[in-house]
Amino acid sequence: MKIGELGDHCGVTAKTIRYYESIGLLDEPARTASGYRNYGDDALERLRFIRDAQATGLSLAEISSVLELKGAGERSCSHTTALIEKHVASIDAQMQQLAHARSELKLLEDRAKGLDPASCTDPNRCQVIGDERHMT
Amino acid sequence: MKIGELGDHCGVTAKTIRYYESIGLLDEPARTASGYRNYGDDALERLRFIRDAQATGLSLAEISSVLELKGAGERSCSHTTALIEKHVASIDAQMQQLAHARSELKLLEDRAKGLDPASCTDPNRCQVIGDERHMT
DNA sequence: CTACGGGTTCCAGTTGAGTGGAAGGTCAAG
DNA sequence: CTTGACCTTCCACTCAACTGGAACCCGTAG
Repeated sequence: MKIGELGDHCGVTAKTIRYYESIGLLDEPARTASGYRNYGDDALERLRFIRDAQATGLSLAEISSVLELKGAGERSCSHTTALIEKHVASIDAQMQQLAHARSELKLLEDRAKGLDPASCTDPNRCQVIGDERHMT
Repeated sequence: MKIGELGDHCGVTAKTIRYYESIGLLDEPARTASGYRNYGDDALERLRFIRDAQATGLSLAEISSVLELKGAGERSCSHTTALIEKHVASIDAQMQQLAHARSELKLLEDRAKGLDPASCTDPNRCQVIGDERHMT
């Protein structure tokens, strides 16, 4: 399988595959006589795994660490589950942050409706945002 | 007020203030005879505004556009409210994505508990992640 | 033969919001 | 007088995950 073909099967570009190889996420494949990368089905599976893991929000560095441990014969899955737990926790933290920001913004939005634009005169500040008499 | 002082009041470093100036977010301040930046209270207020707006998740570019319009005499607040609405929508989208990723991860976590590590033999893949018989 | 749609390498740039560090000037205290 | 904390400029670098482009090679269809 050539690089573009592999990319098509997994929904990534050839550039991306070369990039993954450059950071050690994919092994260097065999080459044809003319120097083309020649992939087997294991590469297909590995690349699909990378995309699946990425879709759950794992970084390439995290995916790399899972695959390295697998390669080293780690069988317990404990690394993966620890990673997942950590990631769920970080997602929860992010969602909390977003929820907080959202409620702040909704407050501002409501407030903006009741304001008189004519009273908005300070050039360094918009009265909608940041007046501490109304902020949390 | 010198740059470090201003920074202390607003919780940013002098470096950051110079950076804001470099991207046009803060005006060039007056200088002392020896070349030190010399800020007045308007800078303090503007910088605090920037931090407030940033805390709600607005990018520096967005903040910049709000302040520029204010500087140009825009009084309607409509730009700001439009920005806020757009931003709330993007937060909602982000939260949906995170919620989706989270449920995927929880699925994986549950599944991992029921797996036999001994059956985890493929070096290119971790059985916890990406087996399409279990994935969405 | 020529075109064209692959492939190859390597180098540089993107985005956003800064941070690090060198080389030097300034100011107040001891 | 010297030390140390602060200030100045400027350039380069960080992080993540690519992407763009130049210059060149390969294979096949017409």
